[in-house]
Amino acid sequence: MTLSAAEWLSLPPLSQRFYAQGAAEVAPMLLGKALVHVVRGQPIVGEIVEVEAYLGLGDPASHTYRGLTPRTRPMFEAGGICYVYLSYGVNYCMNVVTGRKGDGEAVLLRALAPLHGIERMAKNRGVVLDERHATLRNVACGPGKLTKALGVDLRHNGSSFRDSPLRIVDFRKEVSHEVATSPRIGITKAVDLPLRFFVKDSRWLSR
DNA sequence: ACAATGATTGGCT
DNA sequence: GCCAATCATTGTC
Repeated sequence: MTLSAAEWLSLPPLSQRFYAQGAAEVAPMLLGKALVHVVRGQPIVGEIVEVEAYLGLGDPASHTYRGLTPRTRPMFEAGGICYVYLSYGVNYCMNVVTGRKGDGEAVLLRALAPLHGIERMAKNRGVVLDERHATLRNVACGPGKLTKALGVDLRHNGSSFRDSPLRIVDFRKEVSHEVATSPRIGITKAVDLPLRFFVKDSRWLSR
């Protein structure tokens, strides 16, 4: 499936209602959707293939487990906005906030399949594309990599996914992939909950 | 005020 | 496979 820049820009954002559901419901439904970042009028686009749900109070792995802090304020807002944080002092990770105001739930975006603006993504990441595009696999296959590929950072913290420059759109007529689940990656608490969701057999996963 | 921690990545063995 | 980088946030004293 290949769309022009104008076509990517014309797709409507997902509804507020979609984002108002719980993170564990929204997470698998984000698979197969497209994340679009418009930079200087040009869309950079990737298909979401791997996510993790982080719940509110009751999920010790979630940033919101200990309640509202300055950093986690966006996660406690109503769903449909972006929560960005600095990971290990090195990488930015982006989340889709879900639920109602006060819930404190979000979905971490972990991997994208590059769809449009591929050269821009590779340049942002410092990846040299070979003719066969074999190195393309490495462009957005991790939470820190995908933010760098799309040019997302703290400026986007708290911004809406329902209008430019960041949005999530549906671009498929019908869902054709299978969803698989596993425990979440890189956490030390609540390690057994199956809250990682990914497109089965995708070549674009973080692992 | 201070020390520990971490939803990761890239480089090197 | 192992490990250093790097720093904002958070908990503790």
